[in-house]
Formats: sequence, structure tokens, C-alpha cells
Amino acid sequence: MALDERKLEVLRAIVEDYVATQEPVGSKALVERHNLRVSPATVRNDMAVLEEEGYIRQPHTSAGRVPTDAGYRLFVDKLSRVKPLSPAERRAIERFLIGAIDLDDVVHRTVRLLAQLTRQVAVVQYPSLSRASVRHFELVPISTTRLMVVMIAETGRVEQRLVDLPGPILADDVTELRQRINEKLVGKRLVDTPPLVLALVEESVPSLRPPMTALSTVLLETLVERAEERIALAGTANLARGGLLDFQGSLRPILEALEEEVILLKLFGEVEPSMTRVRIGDENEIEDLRSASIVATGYGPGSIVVGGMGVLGPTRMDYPGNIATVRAVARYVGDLLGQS
Amino acid sequence: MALDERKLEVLRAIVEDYVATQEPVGSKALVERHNLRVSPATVRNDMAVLEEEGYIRQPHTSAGRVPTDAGYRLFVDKLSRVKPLSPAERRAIERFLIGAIDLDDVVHRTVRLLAQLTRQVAVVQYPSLSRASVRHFELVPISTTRLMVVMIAETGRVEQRLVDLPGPILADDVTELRQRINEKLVGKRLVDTPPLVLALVEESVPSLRPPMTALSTVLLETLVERAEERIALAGTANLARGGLLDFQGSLRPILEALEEEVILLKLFGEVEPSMTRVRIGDENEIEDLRSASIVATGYGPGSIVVGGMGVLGPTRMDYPGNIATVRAVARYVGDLLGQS
DNA sequence: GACTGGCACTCGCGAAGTGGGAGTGCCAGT
DNA sequence: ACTGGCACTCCCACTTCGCGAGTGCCAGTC
Repeated sequence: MALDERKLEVLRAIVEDYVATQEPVGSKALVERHNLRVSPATVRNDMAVLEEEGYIRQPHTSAGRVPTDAGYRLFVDKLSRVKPLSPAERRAIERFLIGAIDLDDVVHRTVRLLAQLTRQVAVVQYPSLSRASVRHFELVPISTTRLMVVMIAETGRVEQRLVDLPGPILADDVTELRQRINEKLVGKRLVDTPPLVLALVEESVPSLRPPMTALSTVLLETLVERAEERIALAGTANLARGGLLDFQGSLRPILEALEEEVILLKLFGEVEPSMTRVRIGDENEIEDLRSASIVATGYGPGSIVVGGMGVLGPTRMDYPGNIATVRAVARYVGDLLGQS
Repeated sequence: MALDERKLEVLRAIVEDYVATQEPVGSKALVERHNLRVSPATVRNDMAVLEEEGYIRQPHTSAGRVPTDAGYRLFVDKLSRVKPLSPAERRAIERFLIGAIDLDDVVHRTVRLLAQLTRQVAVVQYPSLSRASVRHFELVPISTTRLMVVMIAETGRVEQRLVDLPGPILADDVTELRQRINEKLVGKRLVDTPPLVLALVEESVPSLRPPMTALSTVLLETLVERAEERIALAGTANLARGGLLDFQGSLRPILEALEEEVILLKLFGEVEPSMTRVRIGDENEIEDLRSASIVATGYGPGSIVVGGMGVLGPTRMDYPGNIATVRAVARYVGDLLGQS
């Protein structure tokens, strides 16, 4: 059975009311609050169809209707216009992010901003190392047999590792190594560097080969393979807002999932360019998050994606609002990264 | 009225039972479970006294007794022996921390370990910059008018900042600056460096004075004054264990407090050397944490304290166990920092 | 055929009522 | 100083019950 225009309108009204009031919505209340030009009885018939199709359900036999995950999905896909941000929100974004002093600060401010604007849990992935390109490598002698290698990414992120050398090394040789590495790697995306690093070892003069080998091992292992992705989190207190009605009683599984960086990276890190992805309840692969929804998007300078960010909340969340906010913040942060 | 030996024994029994069962404990159950050699009636009299003195209270007229914050305090101060760790726990600590690859990793593992062992929320402060001493400064030319200054602390922590120079600078001059800075500052505690930094500017030859001034500004501002302290958190899901009986119904205020780094630093950062501090419920200055207790201690190589760590949980927590665990982990991590 | 008004029905929810039982305070006795 | 006994308190879990929101269905209307 096809859903005609009015039935969709009814679904939209149900979602909006339910999100606003958090209470099952009945036919009478619907016609009153939205000016559907029909009677409650008609709406009831429509609701019966919507229920049959699986978009809404009754918590109890004689209660109003509540959207199902499928209902939210239809709502998000077809029925909602992305809300434009209010000027106040735009100003908030600017005010909040202006004056950030370094990358850490940007990420921190961003995640708090998102949590505050959406009143949900916010997650921001640090600009991914593997997708970023290299601005500079620095080698710092710590002792005669120990170097610290510092990598500075275009996004401003800095990583460092200690390298134990097989033997003592001269200052001039360090300079030489530094120069060669930078020549070869600067401007490249980290994900593309492994063959180049190997080439560096191959091309080394014999005297520099042992230290270069040690260096390459560390570079490959820690910067590329185990390109440690970092995550910032804020707004967990928002989970405890809905009086435990959301999340079927216990926050525990949600909090547990939020502590697993691997899970967060999966949810917020796997983003395609300029796409905002919405995962609703059951669509989620993670068992513990079946009662939650996620709005995630990528961000980065221009059309490059260097990381993901988004929010997590109950399935009954304000999707249009949150989508708009997440997108706006992502765009703003992307621009910010582009400038520096 | 003085509390004789047996009354204290009764209090101890009440605390232990209540912590274990989370239910008000009555006179009959007490004599059964602990072999007090007296009758329930006698215990009742003792309990009446303990109640009068404010160490225990009745949730309802005809229920058992529950310790008050004052009761826990007395228990912690006088009645509990620090539990020795089980061999399994000792092994867990070692297994968990061995193989940490850098400071970030150590802190991460530590905080998760603490959360797991105590089943509470764990907090670990990164080794404080201001209390740590400098191992090395590195200056990295990014462009002709831009330097990146990297500071490596003895504890392994690395901080970096960008510095815009007033004019172009030669490579040799950078080397010169690097050498002078390291000569003057290496080995000093960061908190002691401000006068030395100023002296560096004074002693500079005229040609190096402008860049050195720019550098000193950044050093003073960002590394010393705004010595950004970092915090790692884990185990928030443990808050949701006690079925909402702890924390009088809402996790929200607790979660909110945990998101404020300032608060956490106050709670876990202000630690005296080799002291374990216990804050119980009301003793807490933070309004939102009046229903929580905190066990915090300092850690660092030898007797130096470079940061704090600890756990936060409901007032009815296993104090002896948690104190022992926090201390053991702190000592272990301190030793670890001493080695590197 | 689409919509409407009317009506009987369902059933969750909160209020009110109830009995059992754990725990107490007190007192007289040893 | 401690104990056994006893009357008392009052929380809690359980049941009952009436209300009312909301429904499904049907006959009637445009």
C-alpha cells in the first residue's frame, strides 16, 4: 500500500510531537496541534496503515503512537528539511571557536560546542594522521644513541616517538638524515609514505643505513600502521537528561560503548566526504547502541576529509536540528583548519 | 560519651555489611554475620548511641542502620586496615602496564586499569608540566619567520608551540638559540624557569634579541603560566552500576562535574607527597559531588610528585580496597616513570 | 470512495487500601 | 552490664479499582 501525501504528513507530525513531548501522541492531539484539515477518525485510519507498514507502533493497546526506527528513518530521509541555524547559534559557533590557540584547543572547544548546541553527547575525532599530509619531520638528538622524531602534520597535529639507534651518531649525520627524510616525505599523505620510507633505506649511503633502518621501523610501525587515532568526547551528562526514559532504563551500556575508542572511531571516523550519515537505533551494528542514534559527518579543509565528528543521543532526538548543527560546526572547523 | 571498643566494632561491622549488600543493616543480621559475642538487644543499644553521635542513621523509622558520612570517616581513619592486594591484582597491574610505548599510552592504560580494579570512575592527571623538569628544548624552523618550539620533559611529556618571529632568521641563528636555551634550562623544573627565561633575553647579543624575545613570550605564556594540565578519565559506566540507588537518583550532576577538567584537577591534582587523601560525601566542596567519595594520591618517580590519580565513586565504596589499589597503581606508575 | 461522528471497548496508570515482616525501643530480669 | 521478651512502627510489595485517553469499527454523509 502506497503512503499518500497525508499519511506522510501524519507521520511527520507524530515524529515532531513525540520528539517534543516524549509522550505517545494520539489522533485528537494531532489534529489540534497541526492543522491537518481532517478529523481525528481519518487520522486514526492513516495511523492504522502507518502501523501496519511498521513506521509507528503503540506502546500499549490504548495509548497513542510512537515512531519506530523505520519511522524515524523515513522522516529523516523524506520528511525533514534541514533547519537553518539561528543567528544566535551561528554567533555561538564563532565565539566559541575563535581564539583557539592550537589543535588540541580547537578539538576541545569543538566537542564542547557541539555538546552544548545539540544537548547530546558529542564526539570529535582528531584530524586523522593517516589522511593528513606531512608538513615537516624533525629529528632531535636526546643522547648519542637516541633520537626523538617529531612529525608535524598539515593539520597542525604533532606526533613524536623515541628511537633507539644501533650505535652512536654524529650531529652532522643527524642533519643529513633529517634533510633526506624531509626531502622525500614532506607534502605526502601519511598513508602514502610506506614505500617512500622503504626507498629511503634503500638509497642510504652505507654509513647511514643502520640509523635509517631504525628510524624507518619506527616510522612505519608507529606513525603509519598504528596511526593512533584520537577522540574527544563531551556532554555525557546529557544522556542523563531524559529521566531514563530513553535508553530503556540503563545508561550503562551506552557509557561503556562510549569508552571504547575503537567503537567511536568506527562510528564517527568512517565518513565519506561531504556526507552526513545518520544511524538510527537498530541500524547500529553495536549491540549496546541499539537504543541510540548517531549523526556523524566528516570535516577538513575544503573538500578533504581529515576526520569525523558528530553527536549521539536517544532515537527520539531532533534530527533536523542536530544534522544542521553538526554540519555547520564541521564546516566551520574545516575552514579553520584550512587557514592555518 | 566515649565510644568503647565494642561500639566501634559495631560501626565497623555496619560499614562493611552495608558496603557489601547496599541494604540497611539490622541488629540481628549483625550479630549473625560477625561474631560479636553479645545479643542483638545489646547491639541495638550500641547503635542508638552511634546514631546519637551521628555516625549512623535510619533511612526510615523501622529499617536498619546506614553509615553517615561521619561514620565512613571514622571507619576510614580508625577502623580499617589497608587491605593487601591479592596476587592476582598485582599481576594484573604488571601485565596491564608492561609494554606501554609512550607516556600517552602509560596514562591511558593506568586509568583503565584503575577503573577496572576498583570498579569506580578512575582519574589520572598527566604528569604535570610545571612540576616536571626539562630534558630538552628543540627549535624547528617551519618557515623563515616561524619556529616550532618543542619541549621534552623528564617525564616523557612533550609540548609544542608555534612562534611567529618578527623577522627572517638564519639557520645558524636557530642553532645558536637552541644551544643557549638548552644550556640555561635543561634540568630545571619548569616552575623555576621564568627568571631564567628573562635572563636569556637580557644576555642575548643584539642580533638575536628580537627572536629571543618572541620565543620567551611564548615560553612564559604557554608553557609556564598556562601550563595546561591534562586529565584522563575512565570507567564512567561504573557509575551506572548501583542501580541508581547511589547518587540519589541522577547521574547527571556527577557526569557534569566529571566533564569539568578544572574540577578534576582540583580533586586529583592537589595532592601532597606520599599522602592518600580520602574525601567523603559532604566533605566535598563541589556541590555536585556531595553524594560521592574520592580517593586520590600523588605519583611520580621516587618521592617526587608529578601528578595525581585516584578514583571516584559512591560514598558506600570499599575504602580499604580502593585505597590499597590506588596506592599500588600509583607506586607502580611512579617507578615506571623513574626508569625511562 | 473518501471522510466523519458516534460509540463501545481496551487497558495503562495512579490512588487507595491491605497484610506481612523486619526492625526498633524499652523494660524487667539476671 | 547484658539479655529476652514484647508491643509498636512503618516500609514495601501487592491488589484493587475507577478514570480517561485512545482506539477500532461502522453507519452515515458529501
